[in-house]
Amino acid sequence: MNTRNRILEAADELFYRDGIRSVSVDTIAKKAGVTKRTLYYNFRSKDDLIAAYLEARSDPTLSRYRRWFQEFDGTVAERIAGMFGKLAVWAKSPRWKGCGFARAAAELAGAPGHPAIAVASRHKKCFEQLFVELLRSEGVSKAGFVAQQLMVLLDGAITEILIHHDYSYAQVAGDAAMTLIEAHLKRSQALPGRRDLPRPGVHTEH
Amino acid sequence: MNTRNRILEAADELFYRDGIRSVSVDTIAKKAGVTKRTLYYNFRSKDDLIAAYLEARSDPTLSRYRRWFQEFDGTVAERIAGMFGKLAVWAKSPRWKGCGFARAAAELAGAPGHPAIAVASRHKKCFEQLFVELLRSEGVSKAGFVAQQLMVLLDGAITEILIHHDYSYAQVAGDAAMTLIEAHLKRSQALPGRRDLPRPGVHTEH
DNA sequence: GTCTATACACAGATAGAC
DNA sequence: GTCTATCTGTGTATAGAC
Repeated sequence: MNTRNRILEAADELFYRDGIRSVSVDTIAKKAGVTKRTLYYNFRSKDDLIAAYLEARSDPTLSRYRRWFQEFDGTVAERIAGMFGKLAVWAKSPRWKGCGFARAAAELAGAPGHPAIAVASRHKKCFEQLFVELLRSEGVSKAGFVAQQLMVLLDGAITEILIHHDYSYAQVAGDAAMTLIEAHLKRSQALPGRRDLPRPGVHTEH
Repeated sequence: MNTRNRILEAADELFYRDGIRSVSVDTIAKKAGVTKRTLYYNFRSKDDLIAAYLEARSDPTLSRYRRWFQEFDGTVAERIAGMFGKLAVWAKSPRWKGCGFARAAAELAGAPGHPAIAVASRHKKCFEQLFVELLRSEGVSKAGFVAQQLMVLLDGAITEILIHHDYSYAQVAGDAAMTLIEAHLKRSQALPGRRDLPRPGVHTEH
């Protein structure tokens, strides 16, 4: 494995475990088995390394959740609820420390223009798009709207688990996901002609 | 105002704005108009000050949400949806930087025994208990369960808004809250007294 | 590209006077 | 209780050799 990836691997382990501001570049360089000068040859700055750390984390995270979804049979509601059940198990690992993207955004809230925040935002939007596709494949109306709700449930559950170390929040969130998806299935069946109407008031501001 | 409170006020402003690890005790002391030595006379350590900062933040936060709830009429579902609508407005302030408790827990995920995490957990449990009481007062079944779901929605919405700067997540979370509460309403109690009011707060001016 | 060595600022925390 | 002055470790980042 090349030097840059060794550094990234060390950064991933330490940034995720201890938080991005708690970890020094010295520590990362030491763990990667290189000197600080080599680290700064491969990355312009620590901020640059932080953004690269999140960037490298995005695809594996999405793949994991996609795999969890595929491990279940049934309706899309049941399979997404299953995803939340998998999260509950996953979170019990002693290495689990919440969502690296949300935690980075929380730490960097005082640095609005930080490149890592843009990476985190992009990752979450990709995740939301995954939900959109899953929902559309079963004809859920207003898939974009419901996908936003699922993202809220997912990140909310992760936050509560991180604060309380109470894994039941994943289950109640999964239950909520199921209720919400089924509610929109009923609505689309009850009002078949209105499924494509835009919703005023929930329009995004990007 | 006494010295301790002046320090706490400065800490609140800086910790919330920039994050607890980004702010030095020097900066806080300077803002409070005292020397570092005085700060260390009033607080044993920076960790101690962080815990005190969150402790002082808890009651005002709960009061604010309680006040938002009371500003609305209608069913408990509608009033809680109204709370989420208020959050959307509140979050648009340039000083808003998400939930101080969740952000502190995110920053301190690498320091499991930190006293501030216990404070954050206690605060969130108080908040959840507030939801329990509101739900029970209108005969929602499984109030504890639904209150957990509402906490997930609240902290999830805050997380998404912080990451994307997209305030619509408060609205979709409020909508989800309403759907979930109504799904758990005891129909024997809910149907006779149920009014068909418009939903305040979820269609605010955007 | 990777090394040794170091610049320079700032972190948390303390000593001791008054 | 609040001050001035300071200790000690560590932070990000860079210079220049090979």
